[in-house]
Amino acid sequence: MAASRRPTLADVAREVGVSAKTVSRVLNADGPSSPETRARVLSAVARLGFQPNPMARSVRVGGPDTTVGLVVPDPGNPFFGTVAGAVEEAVRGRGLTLLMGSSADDPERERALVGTFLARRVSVLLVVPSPGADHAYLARHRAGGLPVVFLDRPGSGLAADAVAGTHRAGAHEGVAHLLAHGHRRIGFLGDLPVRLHTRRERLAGYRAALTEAGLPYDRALVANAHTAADAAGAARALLALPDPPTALFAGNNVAATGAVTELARSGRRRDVALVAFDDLPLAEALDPPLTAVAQDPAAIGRAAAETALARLDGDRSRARSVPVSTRLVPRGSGELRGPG
Amino acid sequence: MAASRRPTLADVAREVGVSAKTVSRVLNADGPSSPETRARVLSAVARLGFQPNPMARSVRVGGPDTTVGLVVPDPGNPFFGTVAGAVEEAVRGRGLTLLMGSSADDPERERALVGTFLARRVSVLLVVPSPGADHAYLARHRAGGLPVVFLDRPGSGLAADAVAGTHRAGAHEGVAHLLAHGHRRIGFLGDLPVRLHTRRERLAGYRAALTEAGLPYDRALVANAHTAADAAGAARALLALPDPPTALFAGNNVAATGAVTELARSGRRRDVALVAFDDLPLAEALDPPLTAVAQDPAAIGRAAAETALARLDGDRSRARSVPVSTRLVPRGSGELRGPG
DNA sequence: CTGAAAGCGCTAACAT
DNA sequence: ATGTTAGCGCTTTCAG
Repeated sequence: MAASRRPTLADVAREVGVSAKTVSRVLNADGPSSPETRARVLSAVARLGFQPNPMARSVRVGGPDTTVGLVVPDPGNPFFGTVAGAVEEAVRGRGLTLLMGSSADDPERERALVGTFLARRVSVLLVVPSPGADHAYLARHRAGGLPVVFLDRPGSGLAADAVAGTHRAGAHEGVAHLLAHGHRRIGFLGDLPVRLHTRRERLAGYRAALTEAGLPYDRALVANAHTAADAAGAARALLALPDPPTALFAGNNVAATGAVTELARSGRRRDVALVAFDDLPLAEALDPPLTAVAQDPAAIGRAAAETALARLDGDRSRARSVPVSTRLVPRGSGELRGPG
Repeated sequence: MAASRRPTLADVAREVGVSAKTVSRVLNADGPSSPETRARVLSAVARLGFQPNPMARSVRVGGPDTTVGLVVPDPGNPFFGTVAGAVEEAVRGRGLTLLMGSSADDPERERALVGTFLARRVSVLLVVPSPGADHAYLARHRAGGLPVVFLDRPGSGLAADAVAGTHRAGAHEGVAHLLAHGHRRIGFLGDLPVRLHTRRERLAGYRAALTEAGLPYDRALVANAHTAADAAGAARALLALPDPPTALFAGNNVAATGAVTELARSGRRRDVALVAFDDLPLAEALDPPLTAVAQDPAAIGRAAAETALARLDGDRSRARSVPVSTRLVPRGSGELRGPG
């Protein structure tokens, strides 16, 4: 049985005995059509199982395709996976399909993905910018009407909308929580590479909190890692310092996982306080329960999609930055005090 | 500044002073071309930043587009997020772009997404089947050469490739672990809806292990939930039974999160053993460390992509089922014994 | 080795 | 209210 060709507009037209254009008109509610032809067309469409080919349409119209391009560093990270899910959820109602690529935080991979998305004439482009990536090349596309929204981090070299968590304020609040509980030496466990925007901002929040408390910034208390295993090692190194920190601030969910694991491994020590940026599903179940500065990745994805769709609908206002608040969730791990 | 139109084949041709077809030939290594024209074309392509429009190509060729359709229940679940990342990683080398949609385990949403993907003429279709979905309608597409691969669960009504973890064997091994440590009343915490294939298979593994140990199957020991919060409640209910279980088997990462949370809440009781299907990043950091039947979502995504690509390359062998082994990771929580 | 013409499925522009 | 023609960007087909 040869697989019969997918029906086309012409097939439907032939079936009904009208022109292709008439079918097109009915399907796109473009121009008038008599109720009767309308009904016959729709019935034929249903009968044949006709589905318009969106790519042929896109080629002809010249306008954007019904797709949304999204670049994230790693879909396996629940933060970005949730962002992606929320974006898809938010655009599906508009009949848009999600194109997703992962950059692994590599600017060249990001660039290649964006290039692919542009070639595909995506309706909107959502990008979690890789460290070091320059986005000036997107200016013409943006000027040409392509909504570009940066997620989680601002883009570089391009005035475009950006939706991101309040990294600095959140870190500040988390570290202030530790300070309020008497800690004076607080380690910072950041992501890598060090120039990663989220790391820098969260580190800045950390430093600001220290400064406000009249404490010096000690570089020795800052360590970085990109995997949970490495973060555990980094936490271990910090705690092995001659004058070790009495508390740790983990700069993201991966660092938090590493830190929690390291503390658990070292005899489940409870003499080191911990606050994490990003909440973890098991935060409450940990011992001690993990205090976290929770982001809202679904809200970030939604806001980014909505911002982009508003642009698509003609919003020509200035590029804006949409902050998505964090929320400190005190559970105990931030209130520990060592014997010091 | 009006955004200049994206260059087309014709633009490149004009620039070089050859025909569009010649440019096409060079770019697709189709037919011969003199080294000289070749060089001039490539230089013009680079100069103009020409990128072929894959949709125009797809329309003309009639064949599949350079996209891969993937339907998952929830990209925010790290299991599926990791699967998606691995799929994208595996197909990017072939110049394929990932289209991803989330079904929320709703067969109608799944169907709509697949319909969209088919209309877009994806090169391959990867689907995590929703409970209750029927896939017979895909037969013609598969017969027409579209590789269809089911992920995590088998499809229904269609003989297609399937790549999935060894749910039954894994659950069997996990429950056997509990039995080996003397447990005779083991609760099962499953996903919802109850007809969910993964739940059924894992429950079957649980039952088989009980049977082998000469133990009866007690329905009262089975509870189900689809969110961590509900799973915590379900665990609570099981442990509140008149003759409560001394151990729990959590049927997936969400149930595991709920179970762990509930045990932590109940005074961090250590008298209930726990084994989880699916590993958790914090498993080692929990107290007690969580024993898990680890799946390998990245391997599942890779294998699915590779199977599909092999089909695309002409593999016409029978539909096969590719099992991806689980691995029991004993960490302690499965070896606990209560006072009983 | 290269080009001209036709056509993929669809719709804009102009008929009627 | 409907049909015709032309053409989107690309590739197939057939000539050179």
